[in-house]
Amino acid sequence: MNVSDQSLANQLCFALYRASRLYIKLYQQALQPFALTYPQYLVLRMLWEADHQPLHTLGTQLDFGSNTLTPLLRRMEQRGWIQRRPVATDRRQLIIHLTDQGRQAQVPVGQAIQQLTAQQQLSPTEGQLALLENQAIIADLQRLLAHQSIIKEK
Amino acid sequence: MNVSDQSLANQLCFALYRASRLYIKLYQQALQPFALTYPQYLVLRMLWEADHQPLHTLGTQLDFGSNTLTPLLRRMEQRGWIQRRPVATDRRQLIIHLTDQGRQAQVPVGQAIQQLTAQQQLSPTEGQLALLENQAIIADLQRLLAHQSIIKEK
DNA sequence: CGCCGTTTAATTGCACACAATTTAGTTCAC
DNA sequence: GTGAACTAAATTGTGTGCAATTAAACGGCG
Repeated sequence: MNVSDQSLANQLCFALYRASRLYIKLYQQALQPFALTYPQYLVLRMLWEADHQPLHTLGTQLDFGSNTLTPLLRRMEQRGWIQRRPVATDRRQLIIHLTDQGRQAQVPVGQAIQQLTAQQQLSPTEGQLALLENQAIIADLQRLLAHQSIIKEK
Repeated sequence: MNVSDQSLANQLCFALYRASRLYIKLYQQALQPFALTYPQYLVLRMLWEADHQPLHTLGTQLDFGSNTLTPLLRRMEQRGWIQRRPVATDRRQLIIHLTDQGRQAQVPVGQAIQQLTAQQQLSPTEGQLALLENQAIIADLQRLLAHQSIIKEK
């Protein structure tokens, strides 16, 4: 980005921040009847895609550290969505399994989300474009942050 | 958005969530020497633009409620960035003023941000496009959420 | 004047996020 | 084999975000 464009970066960062919070607020409306939060829904989606994943893998996919996942997964276990089971061969690891309740929630939760997101007036074309743009931003930021942490090592 | 595109909404929401967190992480690197957080920086920016604003007005511009701003502003006052002063004519209100420290931070903080954001490889054109797309999403979500809260009133 | 609805700030309680540290377990070089 | 380097999860502490509630004060109306 050009040096003269601090203002653009500021606007972009703030727009992403607001858009993210608003989108999550919309999702929370759909998730509230299930007593799920948005990060918890993300974990469920990962597990619906592929069950029996280690905590670490979930963290990699969602960009969460163990300090975020540990209490989040504990709450999800308490509420019966998942089970946290240790591994015999490596006692450091923890494998996350869906419970029956967790598996069965897939359809109704999906429908609740559908019902709200279908009301968006944003065209699929524009949505696609925004997705691509934002993925480019993510890639750029990841590169930059990785680079920064190398500098920090010194 | 089309009914068949739940997956697009899911991807978009997640991309916004990740991009926002990454961008904020980048900003925090610049803000860390000043012991400022990103939301605190946003408040400072509003006040650099126009000083002596009521808490409520700041909340409107940043999309924060008083339950977020109250503790945030208290911390900022403790650290000497701002002052919270009651109004003689209306004791419910609270006007936020910059301190000298808060005013003088504008240039060095801006430079620190500049130094990091200048390293983005994202082209200004793409940044502009992403900004427009995301602003369209914000507008769409605000419309939808406002509509939902009307339904909720019933 | 006095009451009531409204507005606004503060409070409470819960759930993230994340930096930094600690604890426990594994692996690899020698 | 064993000790250092590494890895994974948990812990600690701070700072948001936000729903829901409470408290305070204004303002209009009878």
